[in-house]
Amino acid sequence: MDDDKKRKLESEMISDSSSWVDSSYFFENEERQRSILNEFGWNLPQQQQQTETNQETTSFMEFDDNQIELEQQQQQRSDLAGSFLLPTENHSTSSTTPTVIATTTTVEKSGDASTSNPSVSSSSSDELPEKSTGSDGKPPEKPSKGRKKGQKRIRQQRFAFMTKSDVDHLEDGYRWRKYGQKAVKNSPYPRSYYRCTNSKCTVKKRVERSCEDPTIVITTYEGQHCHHTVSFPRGSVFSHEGSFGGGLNTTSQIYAPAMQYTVSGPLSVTQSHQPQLEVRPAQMQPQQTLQNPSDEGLLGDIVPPGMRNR
DNA sequence: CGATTTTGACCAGCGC
DNA sequence: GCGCTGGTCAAAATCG
Repeated sequence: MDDDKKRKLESEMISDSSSWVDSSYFFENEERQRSILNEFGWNLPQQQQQTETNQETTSFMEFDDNQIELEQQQQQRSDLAGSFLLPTENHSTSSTTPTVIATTTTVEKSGDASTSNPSVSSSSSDELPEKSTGSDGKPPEKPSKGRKKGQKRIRQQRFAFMTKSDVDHLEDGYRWRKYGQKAVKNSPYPRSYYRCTNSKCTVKKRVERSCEDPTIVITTYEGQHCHHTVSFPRGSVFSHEGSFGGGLNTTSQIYAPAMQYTVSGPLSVTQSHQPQLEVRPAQMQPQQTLQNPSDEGLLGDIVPPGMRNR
């Protein structure tokens, strides 16, 4: 497939959440998913916590944005996309596995790509402190909100979890502050925007319900935390060396009770847009995943090295 | 009283 | 250029 097609496909993937997912992959167990998420700096709660809730399904995506001007980026992206659009053969079975739907990575430039410091500084043109007071001779009656004119929004690496659940907030061990809510086109459900409460952390997340299946909550994370998680009030502490080492827990009331990541089957979100990207089912043998994969191996089978935490 | 949520407005990007 | 949409800001309201 040529680059143009790839670009088009990727842009479709991010413009419509329902089409992000072209095929899905089931981890053999939750442990593996957690391990992988930890490599990204994201944690999931331990499963033992949950007791008697409805079945909840968690899927996982990471995707790229449409900053594709640099050859290098294109290369990386096609790699990534190919890595995560996987065959879906073993869907039907597992009843305890989270799902990886798809992932890619995002590199964007802000006005000038050269300034984009991948993880932290790039975090936001949209969060740059400059309140651009009257940037362009704008009427001062309202101090111009938001970003500086001409400055492109920078999106970082993003992950999307699709969780079948009654509650909206996936407990990920971090504290979030809601900073916005918007109605979403073609969906009766609003999308909420959260930002990590750590002032030095620029991670954001969006939470919305699938319009196709209201029981599915789509949580999209953007960026990576630069700090540890906070402690669970209930005393459960999940720790993970690696990534950022944080324990996993929650504090804010915005969180629902601990979630259980059990999967009943493939989500029905994967329908249109069959991927034509190169598919690399490669090492995705479920059986292997049970075998205490090494750190390298964890993401090795689905996550290209460039995407990992360091 | 500080932290968080709500909510309307602003801004940028994109398609037509 | 215009309108639509997503994303963000920030003041006000609410919560603990």
